[in-house]
Amino acid sequence: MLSHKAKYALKALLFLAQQDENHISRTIEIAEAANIPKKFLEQILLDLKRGHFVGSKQGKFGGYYLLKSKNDITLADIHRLFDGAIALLPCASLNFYERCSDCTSESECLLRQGLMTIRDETLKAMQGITIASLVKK
Amino acid sequence: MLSHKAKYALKALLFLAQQDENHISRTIEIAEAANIPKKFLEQILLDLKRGHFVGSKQGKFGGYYLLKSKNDITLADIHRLFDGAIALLPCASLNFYERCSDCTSESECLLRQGLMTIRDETLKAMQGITIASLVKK
DNA sequence: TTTAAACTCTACTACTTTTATGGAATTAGT
DNA sequence: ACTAATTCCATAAAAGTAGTAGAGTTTAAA
Repeated sequence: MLSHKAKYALKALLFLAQQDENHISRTIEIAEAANIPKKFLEQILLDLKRGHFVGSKQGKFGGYYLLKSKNDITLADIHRLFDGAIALLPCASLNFYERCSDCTSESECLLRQGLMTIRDETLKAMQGITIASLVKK
Repeated sequence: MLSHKAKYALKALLFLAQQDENHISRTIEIAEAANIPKKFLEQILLDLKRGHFVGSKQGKFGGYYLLKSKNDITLADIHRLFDGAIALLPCASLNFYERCSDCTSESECLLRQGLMTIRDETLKAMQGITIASLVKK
């Protein structure tokens, strides 16, 4: 399941993607339109900024705007930024690989191989869903 | 990501699946073989019992055994039992449907449709992985 | 240079989930 | 009946998540 942060991030990105080119949206606008607690959204937008998905303009008349193209932001990206690994266990993850502490022999693990298969399929599906593809509907 | 409970449950089921027919395994045996904290495993086995995946015999010389066939226990089943919905949001879930509290109109939600696609693909992949298929490797 | 409007950062609280523990109930054998 | 071995159950401790609060920084305009 997605965390609230990831869900809110997606909703915020969808909102930004629907604005005119070069338009800057204030946090409060996004929060109200997408029904997200404003102070919580502030943190999320900062995370998105640090992830280089959105840009910001500070000060009066400041706000946020999409930095990457709608087509280049995928569900997989947002999942990784807020919820981490897409694989079901860290030992089966590409970007967040970590050895299981309870694992005695990774090569003999009966689980790992199956979970890598799942990861590949899930990842492919998630990379197919972009902000642009979601807006189009 | 899977919770530790789900991971341990899978490891315990794999252990049970590798025992002789009619063999009863004590918690401590499973815990040591699969490197799982024993007291934690007790809870997990109870959950598996309540889910009718394993059966138990109480008292001295008691223990656990597989109740369902190896072929009828899928990754999807275990995920649902311990970690709940397979969908990324409750509003896109088949078995754990719940309306998002921040949702103003589910039918107009741009996210939901995409997440249902992901759910279908993930579910299909997870249902293809059974305890039997994992043991075979 | 002052003010207002906005983003940025840090810390805190409440809540939920995860993990761990202690003890009660059950069973088999003597 | 007693004892030892084992499952079963309720609750406590720890960790993570969701959301809040407030002060600090930046910018534009008057």
